[in-house]
Amino acid sequence: MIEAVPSRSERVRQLVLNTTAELVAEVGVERTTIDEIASRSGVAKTTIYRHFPSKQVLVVEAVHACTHIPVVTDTGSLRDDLISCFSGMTKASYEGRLGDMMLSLMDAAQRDPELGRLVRAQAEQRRRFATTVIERSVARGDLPGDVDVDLLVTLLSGPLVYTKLVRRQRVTEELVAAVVDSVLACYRTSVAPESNASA
Amino acid sequence: MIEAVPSRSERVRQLVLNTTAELVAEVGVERTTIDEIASRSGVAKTTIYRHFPSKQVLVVEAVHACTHIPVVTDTGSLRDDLISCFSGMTKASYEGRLGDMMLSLMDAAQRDPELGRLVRAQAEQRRRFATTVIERSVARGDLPGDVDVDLLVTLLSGPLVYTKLVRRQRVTEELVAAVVDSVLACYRTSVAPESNASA
DNA sequence: CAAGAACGCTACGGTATAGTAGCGATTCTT
DNA sequence: AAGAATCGCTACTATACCGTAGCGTTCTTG
Repeated sequence: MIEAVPSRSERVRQLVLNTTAELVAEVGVERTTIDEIASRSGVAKTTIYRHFPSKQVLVVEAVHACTHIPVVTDTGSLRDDLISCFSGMTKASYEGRLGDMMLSLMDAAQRDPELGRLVRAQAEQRRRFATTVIERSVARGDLPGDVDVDLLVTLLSGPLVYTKLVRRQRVTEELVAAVVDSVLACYRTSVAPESNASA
Repeated sequence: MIEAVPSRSERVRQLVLNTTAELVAEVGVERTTIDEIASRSGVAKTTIYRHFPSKQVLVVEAVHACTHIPVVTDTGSLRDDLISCFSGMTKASYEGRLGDMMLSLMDAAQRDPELGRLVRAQAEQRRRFATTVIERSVARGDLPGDVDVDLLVTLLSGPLVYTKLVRRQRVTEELVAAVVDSVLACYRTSVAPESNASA
């Protein structure tokens, strides 16, 4: 990091990307206009087009810049790792701008191939974090080897995404814990009902 | 049903509503235009405006016309009733046009109060069906009285909605059964691990 | 078959948006 | 400080869409 001070061009570029993300979060992809980005950011419309060839590219890059990569913990406890994993996702994905973008983004992704790739990649990436935690647990023997990992991830992710996107309620730490505990309950009892871990 | 033959006016009206729903399912609410509805349905744009005062009203009525009310069975088995309930919802809501509309609809509902009311009402209605089935089961004593019905409905609905909307995969009968069985497993064992019902 | 209702068509007005051209002003680099 | 890159501004083209007006045509109904 020798260059701590970004160039003017870079500052303008980031300002445009940030304003675009802000607008997409507020009014959605379709209703976001270059003119509004220009007037809100203070960057002239012509300058915006000097940085980005089209609105589509701009939106894709702005969304891409919003992506945060959560950290996968390894505490040795499946429950704690899952809660940590999904809480991290919640904070990163559902409480920031990305959460407000989600619906509009997934909708637009149906028609825009580039956005489609981006959204699918992010969704699969999120699944992979949970998958990693679960498979590690299987390797440790905390879960049976024949467990349907894909179904398990769906059982965990589904209620949280549903709460956020469909019910439009906050995904609290309590909800994450409740979902993880509920889902794990049935798998735990099916393999080791007597080893009730901690608590 | 004395009047089996609808009037010309009614035929045109239904044709317009149907074409509108078709278009909304294909390209979303925002990209659906009156001109396209006109050219695709063969109904003149001016005639469309003779039936509906604005695009907004037209879309709301078209979506409303797509709503189907599933039947709530009462077989005495919580598992079977839940599977029947969610399979019915799946067929009605997620396989027809409504499924393709959902994302765009929920997105548009954030900005359109009328659509917002409609979407929220439908979502809550769907939850109520599952709630009814579960509360009946609680009354029978198949589930503990202190069960968190709201959480339970979320645990059941979430994975199905998530599979459809986010993963964009078909919600099969097998998935519905797997989700119901998985979720019920933990609640069953927490109250009566020895009474493994049928099967 | 006549009268009225409903429809189709063409042509608008008004607005919003994507994207571009040209030029002067500003800022960075050397 | 001079040159070069970048930016802001105004103006513009082209398109797409909502919603309406007017008029001739078709369908329904008595």
